[in-house]
Amino acid sequence: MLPPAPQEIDRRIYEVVAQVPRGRVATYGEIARRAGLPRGARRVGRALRTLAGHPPIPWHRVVNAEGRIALATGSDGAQRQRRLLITEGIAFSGDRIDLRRFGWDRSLDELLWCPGDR
DNA sequence: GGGTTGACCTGTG
DNA sequence: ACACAGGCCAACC
Repeated sequence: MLPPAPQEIDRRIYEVVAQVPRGRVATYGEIARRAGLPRGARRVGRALRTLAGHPPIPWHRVVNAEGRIALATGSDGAQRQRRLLITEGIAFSGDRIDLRRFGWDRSLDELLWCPGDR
């Protein structure tokens, strides 16, 4: 197989981002994995930056692996993102989102930790 | 052509 | 909690 053209890669990234459900967030790495780019987290960031928030793509549902907004603290973009997420019912503890509660793919902690469940 | 820079991640100490 | 290293790779000096 020929490697997909950069354009095609971006398209797949947008497709995956569009699938993140309302009220949930996904990490850059997660988006990359689902788009077929195992270590392409950085690529996802570029794709979203290029997007500049315009198309009907829920870019705000993508945060970094710590559950923090990746944009510079206090920047317009960061504030806009935070507001959008809160509007969707996502809660911040300080500047972080608890990915065990709001993460799209919560399998890891869920499977390994299993608090009082069963 | 090379060096640096990111809306990043994972592992190690 | 912090620092550092290695990986990643298109875009930009």
